[in-house]
Amino acid sequence: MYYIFNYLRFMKNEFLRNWDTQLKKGLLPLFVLQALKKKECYGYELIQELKSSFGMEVTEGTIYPLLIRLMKEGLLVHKWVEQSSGIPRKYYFISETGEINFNEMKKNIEETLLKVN
Amino acid sequence: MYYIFNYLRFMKNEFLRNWDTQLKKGLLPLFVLQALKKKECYGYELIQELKSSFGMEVTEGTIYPLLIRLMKEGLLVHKWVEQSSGIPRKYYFISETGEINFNEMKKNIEETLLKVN
DNA sequence: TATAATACATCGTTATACAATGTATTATAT
DNA sequence: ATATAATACATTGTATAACGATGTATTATA
Repeated sequence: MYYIFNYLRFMKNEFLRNWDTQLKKGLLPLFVLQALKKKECYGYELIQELKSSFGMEVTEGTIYPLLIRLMKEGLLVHKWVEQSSGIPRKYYFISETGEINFNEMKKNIEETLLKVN
Repeated sequence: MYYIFNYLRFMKNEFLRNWDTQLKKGLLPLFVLQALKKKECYGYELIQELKSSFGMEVTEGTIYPLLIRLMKEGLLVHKWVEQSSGIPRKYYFISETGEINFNEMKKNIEETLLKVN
């Protein structure tokens, strides 16, 4: 019975789940840039960072294509870093173009959100 | 020369234009509900309302499918209103389900946006 | 010795904004 | 008078991007 309550508590209806996904399309690039501005990350690490810092749950099928896209657009740069053991890590950094775009995005979203009430 | 400056001033790069579109996918249902909460509208009117109240430019190919979707989900109801002249207008109203979902969405986005800085 | 966690990546599906197009009526400008 | 714009509805095809599923490889844990 406890489980059912717990399930219902966190369950969203079809509409809200879908809305969350669509909203993410807009907010995700912003949060990725913000996270990388604070601290360079590799992809797998970024997934955890987005969860802990922004409560945003993202899968690998989302994050890797996004990082590749942001690279292509020139907002990020990367550097492979060999590990003493295990798979090498691909670290991402925000570029100057990335910073400029981030500021523009932030300004944009702040203006927009003033209109919600 | 003046025109060029003016053009550049308002021009966004490919990435930002695209981002705006994606962000809209998330914010649009929220703004539509908010607009209809304030005042019932017909589709064509809503397009103008979104522009003037939220600075959000939306085409008919966006708004009509969206309204149909929100109807299907039970967030809106509609009523045809004959005009003394011209095409009848399809007025949309927010339902109780719509109000509940709107509040949930608002709460969600406010929490999320606190994390941008 | 199997399973989970770490770390990279790709592919097919799905949702949704948008341009283009269509129909019909009324107002306005030439 | 007549073309054009504005009003008002709607649909269709295309593009973008999140997500689930799947794949490879390494290391840690049960």
